[in-house]
Amino acid sequence: MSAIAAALGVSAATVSNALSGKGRVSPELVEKVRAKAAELGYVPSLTARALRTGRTGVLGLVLPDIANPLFPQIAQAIENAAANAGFGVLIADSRGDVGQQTEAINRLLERGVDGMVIVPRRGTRIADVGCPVAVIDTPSTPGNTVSADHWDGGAQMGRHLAALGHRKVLLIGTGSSSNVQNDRIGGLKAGLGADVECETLWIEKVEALSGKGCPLGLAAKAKAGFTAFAAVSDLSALRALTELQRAGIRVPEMVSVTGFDDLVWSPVVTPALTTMRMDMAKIADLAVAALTGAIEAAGGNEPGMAGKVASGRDRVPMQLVVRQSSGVPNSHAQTSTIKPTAGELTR
Amino acid sequence: MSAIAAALGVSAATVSNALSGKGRVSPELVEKVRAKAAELGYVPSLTARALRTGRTGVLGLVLPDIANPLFPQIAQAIENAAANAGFGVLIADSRGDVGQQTEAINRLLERGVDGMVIVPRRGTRIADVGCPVAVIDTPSTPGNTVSADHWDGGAQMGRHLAALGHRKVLLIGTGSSSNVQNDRIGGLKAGLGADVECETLWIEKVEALSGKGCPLGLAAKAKAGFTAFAAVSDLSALRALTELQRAGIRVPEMVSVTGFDDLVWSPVVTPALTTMRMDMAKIADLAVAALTGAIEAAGGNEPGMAGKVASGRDRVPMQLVVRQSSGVPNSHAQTSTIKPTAGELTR
DNA sequence: GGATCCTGCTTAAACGTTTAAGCAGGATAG
DNA sequence: CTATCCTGCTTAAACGTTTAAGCAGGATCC
Repeated sequence: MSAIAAALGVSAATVSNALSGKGRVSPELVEKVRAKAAELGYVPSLTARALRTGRTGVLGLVLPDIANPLFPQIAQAIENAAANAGFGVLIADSRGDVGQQTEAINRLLERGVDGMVIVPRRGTRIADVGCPVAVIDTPSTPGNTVSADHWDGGAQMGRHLAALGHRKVLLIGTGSSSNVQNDRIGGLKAGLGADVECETLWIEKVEALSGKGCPLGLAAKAKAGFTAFAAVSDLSALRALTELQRAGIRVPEMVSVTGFDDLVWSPVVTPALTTMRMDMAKIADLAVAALTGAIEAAGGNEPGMAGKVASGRDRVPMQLVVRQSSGVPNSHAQTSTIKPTAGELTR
Repeated sequence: MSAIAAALGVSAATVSNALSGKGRVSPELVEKVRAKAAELGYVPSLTARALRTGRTGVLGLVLPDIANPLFPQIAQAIENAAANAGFGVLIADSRGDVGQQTEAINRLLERGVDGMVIVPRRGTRIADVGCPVAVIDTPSTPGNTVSADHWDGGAQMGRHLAALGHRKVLLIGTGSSSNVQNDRIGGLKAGLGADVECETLWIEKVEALSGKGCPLGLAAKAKAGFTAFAAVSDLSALRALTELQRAGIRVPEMVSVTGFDDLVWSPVVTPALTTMRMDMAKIADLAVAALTGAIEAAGGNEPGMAGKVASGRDRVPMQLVVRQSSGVPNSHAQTSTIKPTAGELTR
């Protein structure tokens, strides 16, 4: 910057003002400064700026478990939203316990992030950290800032299955400690309505008995009259699908299988998975917008007024993606080939 | 920091020296400074330090496509390795074309990262950027710094299938432009040996004809005598597995299906997928070690000697994970239930 | 025609570290 | 007893910005 100033015979402060458009600088000089800056390939030092202003222009992203298959979607959406808002994204993995989570948060704090978006570990609550925080969990969680409307997503899926004629459906979740999963299950039950018989299977419970990756006994459930298996995540849905297929039960002719999240492989398995998609881009935009708002309001260095972030619209609707794995129950007569998808039916 | 200095009646410089152990400070004073620092809850400003030293303590992570299901493993491993080395990790998604990739790199550069690890887009080469770079691709790629030994992984898998008695195997890849996939395929062919008949199926090619997510015609292949389907990624393997199962072909009794990468869901599908695992932790450690080495050597601000990083051990072995989806071909007689995994056979 | 205001710039301080250079006093050496 | 060295500290500058305050000169006003 001083090089530009010297080359133009003005002071560094003027260059700064010219580039930022803040002080009083004549239009012609602004133009000259711009030109010189471009000519010299000037790149402002964000470090110096951060030191002076107390803002690093970096957002932290805290994830419960980076290995989570949903993570790519989240990270991508947040990174994109942050980049658009002029922020960088520092990641922190709170793999393991809650202690790791607070430690990860502290690491980010030391690095001077301006704010952070946190996807909390199942069932944990975020204490008041020293900077603006956006929490992505589920609307029913107290500290939540923004998230998909998991309950309504469940309800949509429930209505879809009920409309197809299912009257006995098995709800499949990983563990009952997750707010997100509980909301989805609640929504499913509501959407299915009172006429439909429901049972919930928690994978963690059966694995506690029979070991990790054990069969879930779904074939027996199908024999017992269940015609739909509504998993609360695509991962579980995939598990159910392959287990059923393996047992010779045809999907969707005999039973339906549905998931949640629309993970990468969901469209390419056979039959392609009917699932519920979150609008991650919108969620990320809202989260980042809430953060930038709070950062703006908080002003530079003041450690006061740091708390959580409130947001108007905290729930964004989920979208039902109907593919091949859901259909009318016990339509045995069908040909053995599945109708081609003909694009994707989405509604 | 000046608060500590004032409280102890010494100068700020001395405090700095005491804490960093650099200058000449009496042991007792060091102790007192430490105590006071802890008492006051002193947290050094990494920003100021960065400004002074020219080192931000941040590494950039550039990924070809964050939505890639392998990404979580990579990100987690790098984040962990970086955290251990005292670095933060700034992510950048080079979603889309090569232009986005260089743009992402530039964003990181502006933020002053000390170095970056790049997982390049398929078939792109990384130009000389202005900081140390570690490239994770495949050993056969020129600029590669460290990566899994994909070729040898393929060879191991090939030997596994050959040993089981397969004599006609279909190799399944996504597209031929990926160095990684080509290496894996090459290794597979070598491992299978000259006695085994091979054919390679590129998914992108058949999708170009029949549309995204179309069936791959694997049942026909099975009829034609192929007894093993060796996919070059778990995603493709899953696609093959479900397509075959759907067509009533039993895995592994009739045909075997194998994958690569050991993605999260690979152990929980039925039958659990035999696959090839990378030692991401080690790869990340080596990559980060190479970077820190280069950063060390480059010294603070000098923009000279910035180029790529060389590493001694640039290939880390892959590990065969034998699960249920591979077996002796055409063992029709079997009971219809699969033997339980009995832990995981790994070798 | 003098007081006042506006314009366009400059000066200088500040952000929180690191680090080279300096300096006083005591120990050591010749 | 003087010259030299070592020890333990201090002083001061520097990193590259931002921004409050100041200041000269011209325009505006009454």
